[in-house]
Amino acid sequence: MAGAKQTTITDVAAHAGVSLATVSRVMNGNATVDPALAERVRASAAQLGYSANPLARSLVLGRTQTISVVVPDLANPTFQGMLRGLSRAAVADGYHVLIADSDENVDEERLLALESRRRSDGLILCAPRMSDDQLADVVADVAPVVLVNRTGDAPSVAADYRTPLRAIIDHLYAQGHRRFAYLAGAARSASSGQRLSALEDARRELADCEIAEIPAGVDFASGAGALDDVLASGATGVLAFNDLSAMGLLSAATERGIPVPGRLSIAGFDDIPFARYTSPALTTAAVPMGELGARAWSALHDLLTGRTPEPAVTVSPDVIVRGSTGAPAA
Amino acid sequence: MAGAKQTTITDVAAHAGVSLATVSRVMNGNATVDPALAERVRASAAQLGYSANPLARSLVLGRTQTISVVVPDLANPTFQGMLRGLSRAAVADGYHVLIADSDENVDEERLLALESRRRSDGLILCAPRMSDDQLADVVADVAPVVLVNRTGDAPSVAADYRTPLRAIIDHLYAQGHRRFAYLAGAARSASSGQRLSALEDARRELADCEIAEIPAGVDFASGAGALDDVLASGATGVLAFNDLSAMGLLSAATERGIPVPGRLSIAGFDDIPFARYTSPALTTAAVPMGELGARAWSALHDLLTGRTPEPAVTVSPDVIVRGSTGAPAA
DNA sequence: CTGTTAGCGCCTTCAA
DNA sequence: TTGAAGGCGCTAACAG
Repeated sequence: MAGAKQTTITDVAAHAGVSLATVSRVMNGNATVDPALAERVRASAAQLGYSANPLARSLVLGRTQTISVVVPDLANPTFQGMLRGLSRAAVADGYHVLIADSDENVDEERLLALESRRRSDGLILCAPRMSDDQLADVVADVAPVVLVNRTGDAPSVAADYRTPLRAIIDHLYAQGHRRFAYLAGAARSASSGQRLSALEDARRELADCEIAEIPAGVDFASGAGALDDVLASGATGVLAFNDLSAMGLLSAATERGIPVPGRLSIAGFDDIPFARYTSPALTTAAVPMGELGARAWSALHDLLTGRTPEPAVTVSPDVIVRGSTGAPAA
Repeated sequence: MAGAKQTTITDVAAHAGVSLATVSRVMNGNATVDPALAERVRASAAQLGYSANPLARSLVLGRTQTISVVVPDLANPTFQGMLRGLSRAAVADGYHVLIADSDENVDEERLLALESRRRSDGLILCAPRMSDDQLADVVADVAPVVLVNRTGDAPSVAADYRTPLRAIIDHLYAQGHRRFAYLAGAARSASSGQRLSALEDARRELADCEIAEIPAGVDFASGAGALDDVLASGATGVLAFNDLSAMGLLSAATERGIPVPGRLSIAGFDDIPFARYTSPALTTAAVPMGELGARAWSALHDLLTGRTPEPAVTVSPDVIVRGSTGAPAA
């Protein structure tokens, strides 16, 4: 069957003994067709296994029922849940999804955005790496467009890193912790700024607490390497930049015979799959990436259907309390 | 600029003072155009920022320069690297990629395959969940098509789970191990069958060794729960179904004070990101998913360009030796 | 209610 | 070497 030519609307019209227009009307649910005729057309269509050529429809209708998503790296776990949430939401609304992986390359990113936009009705730019100026240009050229985890001259959907970090602090505070250490990660990222801002707030609002910032990295080794500084700071509650860093610290503490959470409560960030398996299991916060993707689609869908989306929606991570945090030793 | 109508070939023709046909010829690199004229056309096109409407081209040329990929779950790490490898390879050849997530749903899978195929030139079906009969039908309808991690009436690309498991056995054997335990996982999967086949081979070819099969699951807890059985079997080398299971066993062993790799060498499978951070770090095997994806594209590309791809290519995982395996205690 | 006609934007014979 | 004309398959006025 591979080489069988697709049946066209002309075939159906001939088979049913009507004009192309009538077939078109029936296929598009136009009510102004004699029921009997309509039934005959449907029967012919079914018999011939006909369904309209989407390309031809796209050309005449000026819409493709397809959207494009540009991501910096398809293998980055951050984008995967997002893509799934996005894809499923879009499919539920009858849209198809074109993806493009920019390989973290700024030029490629711009090109892919422009090019894939022409094959679709709208674009979702995921954490674009390009400069603000470039972004402004591209956004103007590819509208309608929605930005994910970046702001610009278009509706945006972003994860909120501030609220959950603050929630973790509050959780520890409620358990009696007063001295905290924050293992700082990538300093220049936007999410890092949000975390620092949460720290500021906490310092202001929780007057009797103290939060030390300890420069560390984003991986296991840097978490482990921060143990001495953490202990020296006198902190009982530790907020790591991410789970890997938290696990490094946890591992180093365990090796040193330091009870967790007895002497040190440790919280991570991300909820990577292994977080539940450390001993004790890691308290952390998880960005609901699927929801982020679904929201991005929702915003684009609004744009596509003439509605006005929220200009900037924010998705808040859930704090997942596990065994690595608890009351400090009396 | 958002609402600016795209410039068409007619605009360029008018601007350059030539016919549509000439513009078309120039844009497609047809050499039979007067160089001076061609230059004028190119200048006009550049000035107007023209590039041909891909939809219109698709309609008349009968090809979209797009392929579709159907996966059961976009958030499954197994498919992510594959998708990236695939996407990058396809983009390098000037193709676009349409994705569809079937949500592990068989009916959806069939529908998505059929529907997305009509918007593209070929299809990659990734680990389809449908029955052999259904698959045969679908494959016939959507050709050209390439199968990933499944065989059928189309070229296929699959990971080889047999060779690497055997390689791990050989690695342990070379270190002096003679008694092995295999923590069996999902019994019904194809990859499980390949693993068992590797065990058979090893039993036959390594006459002085013994391999016990211990039923376990695919997660951390089942690995941990298998410790007693492993010890009872007298094995010194353990082959876990996957990394999670291996980590569970490793964790339980450590808690029990059983030296790894001194008393027990443990190897996992998959090389999940955390595998390098256990203590000791986990020996494991990693399927190069990116390569798998690139190979799948290559096969489809062959089909698309009239070449004949290898009917069944196999990609072999690399064994990564870390600290969790070593010589057995003398 | 139904058929005829004119495009959507592009490529490609066919003449000139 | 160039232009005019006819589709690709479909939808949407416009008549009848």
